Amino acid sequence: MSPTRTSDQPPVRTLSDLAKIAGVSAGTVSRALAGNSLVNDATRDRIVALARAHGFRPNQMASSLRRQKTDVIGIVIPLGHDQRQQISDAFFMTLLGHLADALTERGYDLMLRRVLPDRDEDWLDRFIGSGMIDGVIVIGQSDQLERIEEAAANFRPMVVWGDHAQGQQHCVVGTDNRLGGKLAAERLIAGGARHIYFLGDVSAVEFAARFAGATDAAEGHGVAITPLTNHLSADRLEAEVAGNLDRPLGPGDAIFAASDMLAVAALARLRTRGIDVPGTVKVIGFDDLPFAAQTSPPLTTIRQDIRAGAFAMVDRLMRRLDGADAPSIVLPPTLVERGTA
Amino acid sequence: MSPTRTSDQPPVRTLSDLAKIAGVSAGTVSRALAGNSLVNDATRDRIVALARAHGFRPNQMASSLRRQKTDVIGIVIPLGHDQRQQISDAFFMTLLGHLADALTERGYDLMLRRVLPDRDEDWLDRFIGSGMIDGVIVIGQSDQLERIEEAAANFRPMVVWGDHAQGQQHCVVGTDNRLGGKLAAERLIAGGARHIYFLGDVSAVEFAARFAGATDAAEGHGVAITPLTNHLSADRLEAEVAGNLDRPLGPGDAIFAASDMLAVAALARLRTRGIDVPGTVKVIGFDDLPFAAQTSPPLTTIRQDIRAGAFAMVDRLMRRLDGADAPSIVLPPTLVERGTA
DNA sequence: CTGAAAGCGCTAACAC
DNA sequence: GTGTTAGCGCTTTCAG
Repeated sequence: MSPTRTSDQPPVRTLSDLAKIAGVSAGTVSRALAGNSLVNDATRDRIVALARAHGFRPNQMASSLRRQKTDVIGIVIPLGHDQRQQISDAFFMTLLGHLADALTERGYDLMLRRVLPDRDEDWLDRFIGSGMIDGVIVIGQSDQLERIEEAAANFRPMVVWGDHAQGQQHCVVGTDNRLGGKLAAERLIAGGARHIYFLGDVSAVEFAARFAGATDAAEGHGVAITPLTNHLSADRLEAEVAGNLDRPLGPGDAIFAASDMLAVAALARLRTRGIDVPGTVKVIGFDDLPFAAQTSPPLTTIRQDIRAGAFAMVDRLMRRLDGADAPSIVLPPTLVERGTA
Repeated sequence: MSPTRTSDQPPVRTLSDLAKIAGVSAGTVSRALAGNSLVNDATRDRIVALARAHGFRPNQMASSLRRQKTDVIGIVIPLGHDQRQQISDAFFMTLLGHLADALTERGYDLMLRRVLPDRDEDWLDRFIGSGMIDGVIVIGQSDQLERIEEAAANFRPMVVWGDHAQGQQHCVVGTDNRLGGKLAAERLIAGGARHIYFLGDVSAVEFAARFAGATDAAEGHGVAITPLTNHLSADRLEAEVAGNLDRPLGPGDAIFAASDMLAVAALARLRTRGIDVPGTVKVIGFDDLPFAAQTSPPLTTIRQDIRAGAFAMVDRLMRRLDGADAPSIVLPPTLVERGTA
């Protein structure tokens, strides 16, 4: 009892094929299958049954073209500040998973596109103008703020995950990174830190904000802070962290990693070097990804509510698709106290 | 110098709008923009420049409809055997990331769809028949083998990640799970295990094969093996693992987790209970996800080469799109010896 | 080398 | 309630 074509009859590929078989017009079949307007119950049932029997499914491209609506949301991940960062970055992937959940719930499909803005400066407008998507979600601002602002000026149904800056026009959902950075530094300082090493790539706006927040706190307490550039590409991450932490480290030194991935790599490196965490050096991460609770010691970190963020993005996007105005939203980060700081 | 419309001239939305401005026909614009056939170099350059100046981009829906080709590959993740499993499952997400890399390289976009087969038995044919995609990649067979086989009979450009069984018709790329299970059990047995606890949901074919392989090895050595059902949904995982490991555990007992996620949760639970790993109880995982090297002790696990798998899937899909025949491929798992077994 | 014309498969007025 | 008609925006013969 398969829902597909039961035998090798003349294949039914179009609405009018079906219409012919059913002895009605294509318009009626269209209406019947849409369940939409006032079609005679009997004819509708007959048509629907026929469609099932022949495994017929209306062509979405034709439908989209005609309706000027695709029911697809584009998801784009610009890999600008770090070409080699994997799209498989754990944070983005987690966010994507929740976006998929939220959009599926609303009846939208997802069109995923990975772009290298350095090689294609038209990346965003090209996607928007393609006609393939009703709206777009940008995951991460990378170093593409200008281009995003420009696009937002001409295209409403766009929501961006990232940092909210003064005067920024595009609709952004994200964590208060500056506050998060402050919370992290304060936690380390309360634990006795006199020198904080910040692990992360400050050329990405979100990371820059985290560093700025940490700097605020450090300066307020007369604590030194040093940025150590670390990229996120899987292949270089470990070596870079090792290199950056290959310095005399003792009591009073602490590490603020801009992401949990980085923090975990730092933990591994410190263990290798025989430096006790949190006894000698304290470590704090950022994100609170699922594995953060499972490291040893379990990672103290700044939590971003990824699921709430994803749902907020979709909510705003839907409102913008309806022509309403949906403002940016900044989510509060929270300190998750575990075993490393 | 933005590539978008420079001012508020009458907007250029269609090929013929641009044709009018350029003083040529729509056909010529189409050819010029496609860079395709023999268009006068001068006219082509003029048209391309005009298109840039007006921020014109051809509508992909119309193009797809006309060409009967979308340049989009559908990626579908059936969540059958575990409704609450997140799409954010770390393994699937990693695979997805690599698929995105491979497909982008070939000029394809990805259409992502998450489905609950239990609620929609037509999930696969519906996607295939939608006309939105040129081919489809199914990530994970879940408990949907029959439906996948059925669909494969009528639709060539489909590749599935999963387990390869005798007589299976659809093109599948995956790891030799049975061998992987065997390797895992043998490693534990060589370490002195007399009783292996298998953590995982045997109703998914891939996990069942891992269990079968482990059982082969255990029986061959006169070692006991007990399956402990654990789902993969993020919310239940921890509690279930805790419950399942809440039994007397001592020397001679060992744990084979069907995924690294499960293994890490087991590690955390054993630590909580004060059971030394690998001193008292040995633990081995499956997958070798990026974080596996970073746990403490670092996780011994069975490695699946996810990147190679993703590229193999895309390779086979491309061949099938070209009408060629691309057979299934079974990738060899490898034991990664680290600190837990 | 370029223009004209015919659709791709569907939907939505507008008739009846 | 249902049929008819006119496109959605693009590509591609077929002429010239």
